[in-house]
Amino acid sequence: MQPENSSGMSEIYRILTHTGMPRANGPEIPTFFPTSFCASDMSGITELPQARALAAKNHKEAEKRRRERIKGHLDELRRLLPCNSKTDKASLLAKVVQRVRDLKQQTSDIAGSDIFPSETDEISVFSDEFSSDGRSIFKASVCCEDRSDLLPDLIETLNSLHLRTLKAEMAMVGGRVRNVLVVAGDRDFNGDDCTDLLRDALKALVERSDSSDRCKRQRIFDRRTMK
Amino acid sequence: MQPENSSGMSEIYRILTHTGMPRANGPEIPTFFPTSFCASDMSGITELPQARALAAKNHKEAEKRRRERIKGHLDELRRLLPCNSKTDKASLLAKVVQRVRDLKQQTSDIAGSDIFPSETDEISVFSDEFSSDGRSIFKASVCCEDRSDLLPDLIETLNSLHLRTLKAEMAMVGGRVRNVLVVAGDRDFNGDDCTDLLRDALKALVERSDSSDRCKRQRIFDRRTMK
DNA sequence: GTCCACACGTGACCC
DNA sequence: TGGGTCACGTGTGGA
Repeated sequence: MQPENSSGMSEIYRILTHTGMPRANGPEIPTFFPTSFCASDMSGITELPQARALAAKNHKEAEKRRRERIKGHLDELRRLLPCNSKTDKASLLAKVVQRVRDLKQQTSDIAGSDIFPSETDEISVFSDEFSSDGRSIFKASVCCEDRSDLLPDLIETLNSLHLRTLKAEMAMVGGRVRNVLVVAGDRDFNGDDCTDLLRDALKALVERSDSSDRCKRQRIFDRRTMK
Repeated sequence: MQPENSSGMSEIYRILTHTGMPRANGPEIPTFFPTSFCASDMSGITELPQARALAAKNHKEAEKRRRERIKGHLDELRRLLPCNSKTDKASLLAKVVQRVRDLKQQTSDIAGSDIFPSETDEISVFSDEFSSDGRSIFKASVCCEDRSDLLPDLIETLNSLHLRTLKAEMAMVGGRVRNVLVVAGDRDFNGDDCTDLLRDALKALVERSDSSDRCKRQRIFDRRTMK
């Protein structure tokens, strides 16, 4: 059976070992090709054609199978992640690393089920990218002091980024609030870019939580309303 | 700078192109090495040593960098997943595939939880009564058509019953909304009575979802605000 | 025509 | 040993 391949420097090796004739367009051979090379000792290698060639053949085929196994997994990852078939191997693996990181973070978030606000301000955004219809899905968590116009501000922020809210979860404790959002971006969004945009917007939102609202917060949240 | 490598069939190429001497333990050369090869036409390749060798050098180094990039990501994955450093590349990638699959399933489970609104209106209220400080805790779920003043109405309803919101979860899909609330009543509340009160109040709230708001809903929820 | 990414065959090394 | 993985340098084809 003729192997499909004919690439690589191995070609010259095939020529040297199997054929008596160099290729028409064979690899370039320098003019200072050493005569000592041609004349060098060849003893002990004359028996190679049989066993040695068979071993090489097995080796070659095993290596090919190995490559195919690896490639199969990579293709599967390519299919699992939202990326076209033309992303190169390194970038694909980078995405995979990021994805595993995100999901690891996500599960630990869920395990801690820390919907309830922490003492410190926190913002986290990551993309799920697992929407069945190709839209980008993001999960965002914002924890900060509460204030009367936080929710309207948040809504406006999402609107300005053309993000639709699929799910919102919020918890208030002692004047602090945590919002956990699941939002969907446009079909053609770049997930990574949008993640950064959203993170920055939310950061700005939290930093806007200023003086003017302090006194109202107590009244509003400890007694009557969460508006 | 001396490249660290000396493996591969390329070695023979380096010998042929750069040195006048074959390696001591060079690759085996068959005794039937064709004389026609040594004597074959070398014209047109005598100019290779300069430019060609440089190109080959660049190529070699670029390829090395590429390999290192890929290897870096793989090492990172090896660190991220629970597996020792000695698992082979293919197995590692298999683990990664499985991991991503699992986490994907997990997230879709979460997304598929019944927080999302159903087609029919639903109200359910029950008391948890498990508060550590003796307060009554209620869990309430309201599913109905969305409208612009649903949330303010809901807040007012809770206030009128002297209920504090501890946690609120909401999801919107196609003009319908589900709110899941965890609320705390006063210390001396009768849990059962309050459950009924709350249920009735929420029922009234949903039934108030009337004509006057139909057109606004689309505008409000698909675009601007959920207030 | 230079860069980039890939598949290939091979030597080294490990059970 | 024989079967396995790995890193290497190279040919090749696409931007």
